[in-house]
Amino acid sequence: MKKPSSIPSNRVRLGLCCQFAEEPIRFRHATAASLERLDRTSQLARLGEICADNAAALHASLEYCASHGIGSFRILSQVLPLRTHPTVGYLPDELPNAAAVVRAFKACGAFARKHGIRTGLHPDQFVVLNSPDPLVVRRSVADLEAQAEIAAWTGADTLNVHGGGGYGDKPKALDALRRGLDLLSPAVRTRLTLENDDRTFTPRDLLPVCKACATPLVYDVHHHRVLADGLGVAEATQLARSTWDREPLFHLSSPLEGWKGPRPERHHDYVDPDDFPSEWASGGLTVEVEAKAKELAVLRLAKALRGRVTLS
DNA sequence: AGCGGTCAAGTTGAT
DNA sequence: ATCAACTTGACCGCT
Repeated sequence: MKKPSSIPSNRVRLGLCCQFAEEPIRFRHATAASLERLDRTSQLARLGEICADNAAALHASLEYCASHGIGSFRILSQVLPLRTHPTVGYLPDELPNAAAVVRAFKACGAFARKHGIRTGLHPDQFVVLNSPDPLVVRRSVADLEAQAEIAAWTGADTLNVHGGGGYGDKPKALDALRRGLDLLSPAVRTRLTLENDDRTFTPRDLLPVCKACATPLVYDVHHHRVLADGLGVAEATQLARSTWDREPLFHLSSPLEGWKGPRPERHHDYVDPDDFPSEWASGGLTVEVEAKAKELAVLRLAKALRGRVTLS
């Protein structure tokens, strides 16, 4: 397997998140309510079609990245829709076209490997490993295990989650997070990363957990600028880098209405090149671009950084 | 064919 | 107390 770290170490690999603004590549979904009106056989037939279409859309996404110099793609966490839903959830093997679906996802992995495109997943906000509710933790673990299966097919090397809730006592909540990490299988554990958020857990909060549990920190500089912790960007960058045994993955976005606006945590359509930390210019990084204009934002940022930063 | 309400799930903080 | 925000529009029933 071609490791992400095999690109020259001074390069920045920009990443696209999940979907496209203009390029006509679309991922499909289904609602549980509409599926529940069907018998099980029909449910699985419909889900199987959507999964196959999504595998094709993922391949198209990777082709787009390869042909536009985008070095990384975040796979939609719902690429197998409703996979762990309590009533309409399913195992891939239950799909009537299971073999074709798995084959198609593995082909995505082969394509990504061949073209040196790094992939990852970002399970959604409902994955909370430190919840005081054991049922929430159990569902979170199940979700991560399902995501790890997709990661294994596609070669994705990150399953990135936030620290979870603070519950009014952050040290206690961080202890709960450590215990949550212990519940995960090796398939999840080897890919799991923790990301600082803009509400509760800063890099300074998470770094001790990352160190103690050998879990990389996905440093989101936008969140850090919204929720500061006394660490500078240079310092946080250095500390986050030290948690990685492979090419680090960081997140970048710009505020919708400026840093002085009422809600600086909201994402702009594009990234202001001035928000790209100078400390990142030396490269050896994957930088996922979280911007509503999607591929247009990645391409615009790449253009703006040309000359200042070596891009993959 | 087009419109608009709704969509599995958790947590936080602004209104 | 409600609701938007978070990686984000897409689905689906109705007319």
